[in-house]
Amino acid sequence: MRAGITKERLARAGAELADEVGFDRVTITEVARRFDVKVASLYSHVTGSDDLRTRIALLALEELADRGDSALAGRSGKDALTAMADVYRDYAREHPGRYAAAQLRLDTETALASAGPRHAAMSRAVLRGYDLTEPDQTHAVRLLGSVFRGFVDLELGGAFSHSEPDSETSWRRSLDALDALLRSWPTPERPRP
Amino acid sequence: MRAGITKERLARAGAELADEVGFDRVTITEVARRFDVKVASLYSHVTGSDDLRTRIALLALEELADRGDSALAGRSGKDALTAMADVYRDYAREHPGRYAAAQLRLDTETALASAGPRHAAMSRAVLRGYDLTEPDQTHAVRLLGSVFRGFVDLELGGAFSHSEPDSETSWRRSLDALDALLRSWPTPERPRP
DNA sequence: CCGGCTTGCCTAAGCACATTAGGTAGACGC
DNA sequence: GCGTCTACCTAATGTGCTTAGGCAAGCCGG
Repeated sequence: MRAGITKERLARAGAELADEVGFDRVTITEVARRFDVKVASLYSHVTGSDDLRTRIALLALEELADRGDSALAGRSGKDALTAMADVYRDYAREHPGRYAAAQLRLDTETALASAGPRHAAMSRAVLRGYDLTEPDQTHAVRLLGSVFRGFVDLELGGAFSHSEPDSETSWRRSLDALDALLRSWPTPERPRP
Repeated sequence: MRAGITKERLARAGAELADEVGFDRVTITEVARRFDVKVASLYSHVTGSDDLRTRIALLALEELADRGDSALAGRSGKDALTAMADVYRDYAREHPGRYAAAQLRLDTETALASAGPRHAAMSRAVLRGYDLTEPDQTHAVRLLGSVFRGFVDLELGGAFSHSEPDSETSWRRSLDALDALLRSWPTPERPRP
């Protein structure tokens, strides 16, 4: 009676566990328990707990990129901006463990083979709705990424939950502000009128 | 021959360890080794490894707030904005482990007794140089915090290190952009001309 | 249908860290 | 100098990670 374990099923189970108890508390032992299998058996499928965590991260990055692709389809400008922003925020709220996993630091090779580059491409797609050329586009990609990442982290960490106004409003207003900023992106030498 | 251990010395040693090996690899066992003391002995000073991690986080939050206070003294407007932003970024680069510790999720009571509120006050001090009233000021505080936090995390995570232009330039340009944004903060109903 | 081979899952064992219970001796108050 | 407190100890337990080596389930060729 073999359990039919695969790397993919391990990653999925790990992702579910992460959402339940937090990514940093994902243990290979608990995953084994959920498959009703001894811990050592998992070592035929993953090389160790680092490998498992990496696979969860890759899974999360893919899921996020897939959601992003759907959300961006047929949208542009501010519509696209908020759609992509909400993809990250909603995913983090639905799947905090996977979202945390998506932030795992990957080595260069793994990162390049991951869905990471798809995320960068998504940002650039959003920015096509604005009038930016290189290198400003890259700066804007990074700023956008920073806001999304930072806001979601802080909100999830409860940083905004102990004071008015509610974080939902701050999120909408921040996106308004970003949209305005991108429409009149300042150049250092000759600021726009 | 007593080692003269105190909670404060433990937190400092833990912080140094965090900077060397990463906050998530801080172990109470290694701290004990560094004091040349048995692990169990530390339990007279901290209640457990969670307690130790929390104390490291509190230490980092204080150090950051202290740096912020100095940096902000006598500055206003964009000068204050960049000074505060650089405090976070420089601290994270000098002390990655402590910076990671500063992001540890604290329970409400601990958070309120920490230097956390000083950070919020610092943001508001920076914003005094701009023409914002509540609730926009709070939205701006959150947006600023999101950018700082997000950019620093991404940069430290290597997200910007595999492509041109260098992240230093993006940082400066992002601060320029934030400054411009704060000077003409958009209101949702009646956007400024 | 059966013997062999692959391999998925097993037992066993070793190591690191966290934590608790209970002992001993150093430092300080009197 | 005597007693007390407490800083530090030894011992033991539990959890998780990892490797080495065994067994048998299930596919494959005959």
